[in-house]
Amino acid sequence: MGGVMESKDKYELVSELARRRGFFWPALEIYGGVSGFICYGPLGVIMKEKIIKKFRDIFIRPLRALEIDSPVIMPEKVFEASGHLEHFKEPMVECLKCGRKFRADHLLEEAGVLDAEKLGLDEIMAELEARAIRCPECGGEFGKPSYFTTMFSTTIGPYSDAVGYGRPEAAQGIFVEFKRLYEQARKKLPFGVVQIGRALRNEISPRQGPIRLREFTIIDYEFFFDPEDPSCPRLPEVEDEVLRLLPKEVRLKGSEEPVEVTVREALDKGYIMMEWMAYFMALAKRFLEELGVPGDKQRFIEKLEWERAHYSVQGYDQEVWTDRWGWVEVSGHNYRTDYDLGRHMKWSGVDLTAFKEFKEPKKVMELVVKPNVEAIKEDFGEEAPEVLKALSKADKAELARSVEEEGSVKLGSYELSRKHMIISKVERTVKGKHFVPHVIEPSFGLDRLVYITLEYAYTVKDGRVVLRLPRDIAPVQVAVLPLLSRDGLPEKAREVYELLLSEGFDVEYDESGSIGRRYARCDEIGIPIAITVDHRTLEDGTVTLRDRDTWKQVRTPIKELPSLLYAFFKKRLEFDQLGKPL
RNA sequence: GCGGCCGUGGUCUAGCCUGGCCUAGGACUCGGGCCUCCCGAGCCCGCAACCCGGGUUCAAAUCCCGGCGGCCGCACCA
Repeated sequence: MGGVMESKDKYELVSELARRRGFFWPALEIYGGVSGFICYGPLGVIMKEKIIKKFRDIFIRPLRALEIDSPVIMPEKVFEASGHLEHFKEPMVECLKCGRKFRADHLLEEAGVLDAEKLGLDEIMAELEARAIRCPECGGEFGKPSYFTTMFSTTIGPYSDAVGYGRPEAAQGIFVEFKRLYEQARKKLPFGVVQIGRALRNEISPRQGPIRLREFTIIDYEFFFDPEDPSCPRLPEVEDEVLRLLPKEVRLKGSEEPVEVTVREALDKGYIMMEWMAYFMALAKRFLEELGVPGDKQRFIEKLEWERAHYSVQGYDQEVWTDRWGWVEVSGHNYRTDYDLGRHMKWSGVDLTAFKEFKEPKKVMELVVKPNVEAIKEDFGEEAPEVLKALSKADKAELARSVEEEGSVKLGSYELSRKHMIISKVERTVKGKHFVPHVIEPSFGLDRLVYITLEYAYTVKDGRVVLRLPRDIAPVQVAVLPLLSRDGLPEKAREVYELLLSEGFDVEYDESGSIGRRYARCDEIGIPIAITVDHRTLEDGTVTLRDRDTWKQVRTPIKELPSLLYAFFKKRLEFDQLGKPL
């Protein structure tokens, strides 16, 4: 983009339409608005629901994944464990003279400090002083550096000082509730858990309308599997799907040219580490196609080491081409390993492992060390209980080795010899083992999906806007229009309207203005089918159906509408099959 | 957060430079009515705006300052 803006870009056209027709608009306009917050209107809400339904159809139901809805606010400890507190912050310094704020690590890096990101506040302070760094704007001195956390913080309870944060992703809710979810999955791996809900990020400077929000809806999908059995049995469903990948090997060569490979090839060539990740990426591609984004307007770009989130060992972003911003991320696919469960286990002290039975119970030889209480009492007298305690805590293998090789062992200040214990080897059968499941996470930004669906649906035909939303995403499915507002046509049209309503369709009735104007309005909000009631309807009970995209019409008996329309919206029938052409 | 540009009904805009003639004009949309019509037709009526706050002035949409918001660039986007 350069020079003068010659005309409105699609973002402008789409947001204007969205505002005017009630898909979404900037929130809080009467108070001047606050950037990073939007309000969904009547059409937007329904569209969002339909996108979620589609997500469920593709990602959740076939895999029998579990869906939950957990709190948005969680206590500080959760985010200590998750690593967000540590990583979701930036060191800032404020100029004492002019009050401007700067990223402290960036100032240091400009001054030649390597890895300034890793420094603590004291070290940053020291470096700033050592290098006599002054305000780049006014030359003033800096105050003490402090952290700016990009999580929203609050206190839990009115007089409490218990710090809580708004979750920056819905994923943590899933990890935190893992124990029960594992129970509900009947302790069988692999299984997926999904959470669709609001997340909060206090972005420094959000712009780009629904693309970057401070409060947004995220779809987090945590798929748990056994790292020793990472194969995806559903892979055959997608292995021939072609993905446009920009793996790190290619990126590091400085290329922006994606390689086109099938899912199978991507795995064989090592572009994608895990089968489940490849599987979800393929579903993600199909999902976006269903929302109207052709495959060649999508790509997957691998995040480089330093671009990845702290919990990720491999990550691909699914990007979609937008008119205004070029490639925009719509989903992230990360291999989170056992990072989250492992950390929550450590911080909470609760066992979050899964258990698997071996095919054959294994026989293992186990060392058993029994104290010889008599001998210990005899030699240590009053201190015997302490000795027993130390003995029970000691590492058995080390104990046995020491006694075996040196004849004695030191436990703290006590020296014990062979006679103080009875060491034996016992054969035990072990049925299985505990392990921390690994996680593949596909994660979608729902607001971006809504926007992108609208952008790809936006077309102009004969100077009129036609919103070609996929028929199962369109918020209004059918419009019922009397040709004239007299001669009993409105009454008949209302009957048709009520019929379709009772059959569960999203219907709208409109008798205002000329028929052409009404068709145009329907096109603009993407209603796939407009039904017109005319004089002939009164004679033979037939109506005309008008196709949004071609403006072609067919005539059909009212009686058959419910079943025909049902099939049409299920994509089992095409428009031409809905009646006789006019 | 920084810099540049900008902020008039639901939308697009006239007016701002050069303060008063602004009771803020138009078009579209929207609501009501007429017309009765298969692709934004026509006619009548109506709803509806100077981003917020302060200042200058006899007088501010117009000039000045601050805030908020938008766009673009920088930074940020874990």
